[in-house]
Amino acid sequence: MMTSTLGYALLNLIACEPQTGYDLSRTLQERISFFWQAKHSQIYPELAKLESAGFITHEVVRQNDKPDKKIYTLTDAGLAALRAWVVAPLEMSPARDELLVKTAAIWQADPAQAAALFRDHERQHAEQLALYEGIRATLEEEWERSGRRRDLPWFGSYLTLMRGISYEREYRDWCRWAAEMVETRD
Amino acid sequence: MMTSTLGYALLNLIACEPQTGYDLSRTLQERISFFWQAKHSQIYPELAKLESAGFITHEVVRQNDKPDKKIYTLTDAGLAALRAWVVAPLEMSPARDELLVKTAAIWQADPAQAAALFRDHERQHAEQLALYEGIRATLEEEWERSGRRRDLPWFGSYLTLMRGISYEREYRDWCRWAAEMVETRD
DNA sequence: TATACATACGTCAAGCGTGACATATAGTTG
DNA sequence: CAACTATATGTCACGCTTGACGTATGTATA
Repeated sequence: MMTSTLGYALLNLIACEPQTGYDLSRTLQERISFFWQAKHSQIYPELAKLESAGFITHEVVRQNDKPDKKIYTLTDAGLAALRAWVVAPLEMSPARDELLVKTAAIWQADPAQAAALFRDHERQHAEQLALYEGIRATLEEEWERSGRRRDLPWFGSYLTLMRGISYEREYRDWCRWAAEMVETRD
Repeated sequence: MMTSTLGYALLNLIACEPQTGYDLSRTLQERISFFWQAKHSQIYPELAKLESAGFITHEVVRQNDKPDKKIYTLTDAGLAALRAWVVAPLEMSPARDELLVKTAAIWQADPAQAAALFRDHERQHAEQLALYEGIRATLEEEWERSGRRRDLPWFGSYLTLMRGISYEREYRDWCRWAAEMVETRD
């Protein structure tokens, strides 16, 4: 009966636009999916749960050139559940990051190898940042066109994207600093 | 046979100082434990795994005023495993954060309630930041006293702490901005 | 004396998440 | 014709993580 975070993530995506499990799985596997990810093997069972909870319904659509598909839509109960969850108070979720576990143990490493590790992640986060910056222009255009309304899906996407940009920039800068720290000789 | 991230985190803590499962569980539950957490129910079995893999050994110490305890120490194999893992290349670990899932759905929320949510998290992250800033002074003193050496545990702690500070500052600022975005009327 | 707390160690069930496996349709490429 | 790719939906085993439960010692508090 209890709906998971993934469940609510799916409800929101379906609220944005009715779609199939396949569509959802592509969205939640792309690097564009900023702060939650899932494989199709988790999504299909979750959709079944949401449906049996009465939060979504589906309609089978036959296609000529491709296999049949199930398009899911929110029910009134699903929309109500989403709206209640979205503003419910929440504790800070503690961050988990393997690179930072390695960093804690970096005093055991050869300096050159340690620097290479941080440089590699500096590059990875710079690439992710560039990707996000690319989306930003498109999203801001759409924002203007929709009259800057805050009750449309783009608004949530925009706030989330800006956090992604801010997060990646901060991470990249720290990696650069960390690389310098291990490289520098006194 | 495969050692998990938690396993390596434990190896590093034991490399810093031989200690008991109870000690480790307190470290990994405190908010000071920046980027990985674990309960004792996960730590005790993991220590058993590490021991059967030959990475650690323990010595039972009897205490008069408290129950007996097992003090774990790294073996040569454990140290070698830790050193190999620490510099092994690693993919960016995708971030997971429930607040950002809510943010994606924030277009469904009442603006005042949404603002309260962001203000609340702005406060939570500001508090965490203040906590980290407090530790910073102590750690930097110890750094000076140890001659700024990069082959001692404090170095890993220092790099990790600085990332914690940077992360919390960035998060706090974004929360403030998000609150302003939902509060502002055009 | 009873209760609570800190220390210290452990197990177990249930949920979450990943990777592998499985099936089927239809188009593209060698 | 065979192999591969994209679409589309699902299951299953395994490992990670949490919360609850369980045991025991010794001290402090009511």
